[in-house]
Amino acid sequence: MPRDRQTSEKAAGGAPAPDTEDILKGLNPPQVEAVTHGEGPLLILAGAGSGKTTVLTRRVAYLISQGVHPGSVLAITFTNKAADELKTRIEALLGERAKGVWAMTFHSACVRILRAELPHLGRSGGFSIADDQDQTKLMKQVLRELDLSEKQYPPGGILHNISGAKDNLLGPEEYARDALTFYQTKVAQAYSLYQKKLQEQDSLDFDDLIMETVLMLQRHPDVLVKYQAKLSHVLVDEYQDTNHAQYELTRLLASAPPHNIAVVGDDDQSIYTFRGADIRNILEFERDYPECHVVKLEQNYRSTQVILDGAWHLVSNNIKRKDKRLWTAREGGLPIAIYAAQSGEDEARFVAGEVEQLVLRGVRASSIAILYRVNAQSRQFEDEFVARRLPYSVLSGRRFYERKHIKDAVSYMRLLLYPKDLVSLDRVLSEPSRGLGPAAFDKIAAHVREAGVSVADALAAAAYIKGLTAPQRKAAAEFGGLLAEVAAKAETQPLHHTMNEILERSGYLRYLDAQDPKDAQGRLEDLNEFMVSARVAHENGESLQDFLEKCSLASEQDNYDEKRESCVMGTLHSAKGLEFEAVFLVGLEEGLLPHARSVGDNHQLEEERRLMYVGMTRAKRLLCLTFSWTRQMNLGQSGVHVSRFVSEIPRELLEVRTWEG
DNA sequence: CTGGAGCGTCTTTTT
DNA sequence: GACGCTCCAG
Repeated sequence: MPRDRQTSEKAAGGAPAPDTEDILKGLNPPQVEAVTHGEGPLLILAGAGSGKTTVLTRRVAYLISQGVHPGSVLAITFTNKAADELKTRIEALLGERAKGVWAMTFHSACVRILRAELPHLGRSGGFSIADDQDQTKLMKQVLRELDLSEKQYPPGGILHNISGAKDNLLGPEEYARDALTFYQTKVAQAYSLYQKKLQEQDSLDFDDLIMETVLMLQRHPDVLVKYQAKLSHVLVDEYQDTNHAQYELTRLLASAPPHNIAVVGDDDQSIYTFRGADIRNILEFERDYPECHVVKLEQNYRSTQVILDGAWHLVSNNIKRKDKRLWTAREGGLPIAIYAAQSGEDEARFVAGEVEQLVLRGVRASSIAILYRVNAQSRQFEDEFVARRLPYSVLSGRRFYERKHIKDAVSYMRLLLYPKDLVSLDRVLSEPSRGLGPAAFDKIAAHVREAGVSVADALAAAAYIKGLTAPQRKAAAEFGGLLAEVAAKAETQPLHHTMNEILERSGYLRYLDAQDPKDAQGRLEDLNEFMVSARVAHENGESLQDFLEKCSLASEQDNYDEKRESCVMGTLHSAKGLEFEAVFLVGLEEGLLPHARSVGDNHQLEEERRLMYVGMTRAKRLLCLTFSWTRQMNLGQSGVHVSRFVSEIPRELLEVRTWEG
């Protein structure tokens, strides 16, 4: 979207009630049409860089200026960062009057609804959220109990199937009923036991958050009516990436006439079918709502014509797409650069050198991005950047929370809030070692499940748990006492004090400190950073629950801060919705992009192509493609081929670069 | 039964 | 190159 518009919004501050003219300032005719559309369903087909965030922002502002209550607007985005940006920009337009808009992700919205409504339905609203590591841990337990080998039934594969079932709103019974193959019947068994285990510890996984919300709305018409009335205007960003459950959720909320649902999407940017995203949702919106109004945004405000042409030629090779072509008023542009490297290291050297040059020429480092297919590719670029002392930041908020010591710290905190969180107990019971190993854990866990008591209570009553030795009983009681004591203080004490106290008194900090110094230093630094974020959360008035929720639902982009002057590295998926002056698309090789696991299946191959399309269209002015003739794979060097996608871009748009750049 | 040392094993993409 | 898992001593 045009820069001047963004800045004028940001500069507006807490403007008083703006009139329609302000809200429509600088918009082109189709954008105005989308923003001012009245009651009823609206489909906005918005190409890359066509200003869809601006349209979404202005539409929310427009609705509120027309008298819609801010608390009645639900604007669903894909990432927390996008939600924050939406909120900030709406506030810039409307000031105080924007307070109360529901701008959040599907998952956050569902957590909010579930926490508010489950208690009225006789269920717990204090559930914990299981992330993928927790899920894997649980699934391994399930497989052990069902006597299925992990070799034959990889936990990840089973979980993928279960996730797919939940995305389609199929519970364990429905899945079992539909199971045809032998494998599926095994998955069905695992699914059923897995759900039982989740329930036992009062936990929901990511997919449950959506599915449970939908089921609740389906089963309790009174709740549905309440939310239909409350959230009278629903807007969905990145609609092409919604799965069936998410589709059903928005459909339910908007099922009362006049169906005030506005969705924004682009079928060419659908890159999440592996997660159940169904491109048909956007292609069939018109069928679901025959009366819907359709607006197409085809003017691109981001990239040069050369970049758009290259991207269009590429994506045109997809058969399953709506025909359309972006255009821009900015003609021409520099050719798309392409560099053939000798090796992965050479590729990293070249890119780092180019980045240095660009920065010298005045391009802000934070507006330069290196995008790749798989996370593992970041390493060689990181190494090169470190060697050259170039600042960079990796788009992977999740990675931070996935580090073992951070997960441990989170688990300690979770034990203070979620009384039955056995997965967390499992993590921390022997970190540091206190004489309680896996066998002791099993006994304690069994007691929690059978007696229905909390973890802290079970530990405190360790004397009654069969099979524990005297020293173990003592250690368990001590640990239980500590948990209970800190949990009680946590209610009044600042978050970061609680964190420090539990990590200190449990011996975790000392335990980390005693590790190999070269590991310990980084880990303690991470923990320090984590405690700072707890302090910030406390200062923002967040509760322990808010904080832990944020940790669970944090996403890749959340730690991307444009103000930090560092070059951005991230996967193509994580670059969704972002834009940069210069983009380096690296590792364009057969096997990487398209990924080896996608070749052979036309649908997956088309998705890989869209992924490349998304990457290319992130670039405003400079786009550079690189690949290497050899690459260090698992073991040993291997020769590779240039990605087929490169040859789908017309030669005349490309400029070949050699070693010296 | 716990806890440390060493060995194979993977690495698509994510809320 | 990080991690989980197995094996073995205490």
